[in-house]
Amino acid sequence: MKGATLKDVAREADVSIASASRAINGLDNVAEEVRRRVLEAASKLRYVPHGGARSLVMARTNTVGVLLPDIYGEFFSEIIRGVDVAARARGLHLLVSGSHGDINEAVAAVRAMGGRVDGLLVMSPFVDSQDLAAVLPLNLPLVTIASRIGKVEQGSISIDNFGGGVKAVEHLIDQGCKTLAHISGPPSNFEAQERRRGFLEAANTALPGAEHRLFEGDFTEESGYRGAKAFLNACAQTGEPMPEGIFVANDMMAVGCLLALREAGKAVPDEVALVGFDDIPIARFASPPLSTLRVGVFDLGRRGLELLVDAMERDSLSDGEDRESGEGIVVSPELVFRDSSRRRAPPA
Amino acid sequence: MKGATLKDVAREADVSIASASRAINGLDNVAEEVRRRVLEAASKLRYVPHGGARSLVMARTNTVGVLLPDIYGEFFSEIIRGVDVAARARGLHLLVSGSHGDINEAVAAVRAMGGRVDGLLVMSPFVDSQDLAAVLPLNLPLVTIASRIGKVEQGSISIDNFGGGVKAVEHLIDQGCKTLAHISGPPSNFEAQERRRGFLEAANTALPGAEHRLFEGDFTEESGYRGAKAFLNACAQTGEPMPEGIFVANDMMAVGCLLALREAGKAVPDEVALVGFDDIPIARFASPPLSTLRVGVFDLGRRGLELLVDAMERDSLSDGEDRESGEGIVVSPELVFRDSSRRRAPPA
DNA sequence: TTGTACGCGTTATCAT
DNA sequence: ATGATAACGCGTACAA
Repeated sequence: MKGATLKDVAREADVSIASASRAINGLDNVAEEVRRRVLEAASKLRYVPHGGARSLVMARTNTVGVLLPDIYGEFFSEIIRGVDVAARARGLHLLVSGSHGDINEAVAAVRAMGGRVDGLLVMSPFVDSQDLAAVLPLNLPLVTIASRIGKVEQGSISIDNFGGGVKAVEHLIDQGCKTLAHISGPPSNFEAQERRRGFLEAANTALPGAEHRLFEGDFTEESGYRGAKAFLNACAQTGEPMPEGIFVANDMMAVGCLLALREAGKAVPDEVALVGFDDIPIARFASPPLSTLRVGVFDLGRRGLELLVDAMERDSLSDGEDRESGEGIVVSPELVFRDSSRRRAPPA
Repeated sequence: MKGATLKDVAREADVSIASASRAINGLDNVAEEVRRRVLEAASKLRYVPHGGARSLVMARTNTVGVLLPDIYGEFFSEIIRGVDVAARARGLHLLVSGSHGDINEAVAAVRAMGGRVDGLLVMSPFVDSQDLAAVLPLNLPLVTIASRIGKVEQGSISIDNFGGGVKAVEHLIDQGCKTLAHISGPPSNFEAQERRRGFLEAANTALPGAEHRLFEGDFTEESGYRGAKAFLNACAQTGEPMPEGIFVANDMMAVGCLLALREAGKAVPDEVALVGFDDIPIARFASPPLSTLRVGVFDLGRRGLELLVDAMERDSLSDGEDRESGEGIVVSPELVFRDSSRRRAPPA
């Protein structure tokens, strides 16, 4: 019932374990006749090498660990795709795990990966993820994606969230919006905080002295819906008009926002213009199609893995020396101009 | 530079390797003082146990391998979510890999998982995936999702694709469609073939003697777009009217179809009614929202993993006996009635 | 309670 | 070309 081992194969082929190993690994110092017998025995016994044992003696796993908040959904799925494509090109396998936003789970996942991976690709966009750094095995090459986990990483790739927030505001102003609002992500997420900071700075610059309504969401469609409702209700009570432009911190929330606005009979973009963030696939199918800040999520994953591979090679070369902490790439989101913010009467 | 080992920890704490091991694994036969020193040394050295070595001696990895055609996209992503949720509830980790529709890659992935996982969850929806069975290590518990890979599996969960095709047709007929067409998935995918078979049987039954137009797509949005174009062009040439109802073999293609129809100025659903398959998240955001056959993709993953866990427990209990091949669950798709097929004048 | 020693499956070194 | 044999890092029976 236990799997066949190399020893079983060797016995079946009537050779030594050493020869069996050589034959199976395709070394050239083995007689053709022996190789034939070994391969035959191996397939007869359905032999599959034990990866654990192999990586033990070779000190190499050909596997990289990927730790994300979640391993599904449009956003993370796209990151994984980027990582997958790049990993495949290099013959690397993937051990992915989700932390579900819980530091303890993240720690558990990292420990479970110990000895099973040659490098770690981590995304932990939480303000308090410094704690993660404390438990990370410092001997493993580590690259972070959109995270702040201290100075332990050998490379990082992150998003200019602040700049994205600024761009969103500038675009809404361009489209003639005179009043602005923002639906933000959770306070525990530092990416969300950066977008909010960008919004506030740009909004205060463009519209000095004005008040900007804020709503705190949590990146879910439902919270976007609630956010729009909140603005709607506030306006109904105070009699103030709706904000002409809303910057929503991610596309999922923007979709919820769209739903609430439609229910309330508000015209988008003419009464209220909307800009999201991320450019997930759903954005172009929304009605109206959603203007958003494209992050190039696929590239985030792809380049993250490439950075990691660099770090891994550096690591195996410079044996024992202090490693320099690698480069930190920052990608700027790019505005995708669709109908949700295309106003009829932009200023001359 | 190499990671700290248990030996290092033991030396640092000035105890034997055995005591260090016991302390770290939380056994009770260890003095408090010793435990304290060991734990301190471990965290000082950033010790992380070597998973490979551990699984070698314990003959257990607490990890299950998941092999999917791809590990991203709305459909597979949702399967992974189901698997992830169920695995987490049982303290299992996931080693996921994508075969990219290539048998050789699937084989490579399975071999790479050898000795690293306690069980295998495989989805290989290709007509020729019997070949996969030949290389699968027969000692590992194996559960298949929507696959036909022979009789090696200890359990399987699959979709009643034929029945789904029938339901789609019946629904379109219900809505008063007098002519039908089908955009199918790739011929190499047996799920696609089953849906096509269901379509043909039901269509021939409901509309005896009628011709049904067919287009062969490949499950991508783009091929759905091409399919609609093909029907449009054919009608323009022959002067025949468009089919009143189209059953599209998956939602991604249906979305492409919708795009082409809109470009051509065809009204959906009144001129052409559409039914998709899968109910991916995007379906409800399409305009008009897409009628589709919901498969419960999340449950596919969740129940798949539960089946696998059962097989694994069975496996570790009945040591050496011939295992009975486990149950095969078949789930029936359920019609989700949205606007893309809601016609104004259904028959009395 | 603690330490010694063996074995897990594999590769690599060294004789032969 | 081939075969013993020593690692690799860890858990655990056994002895103390």
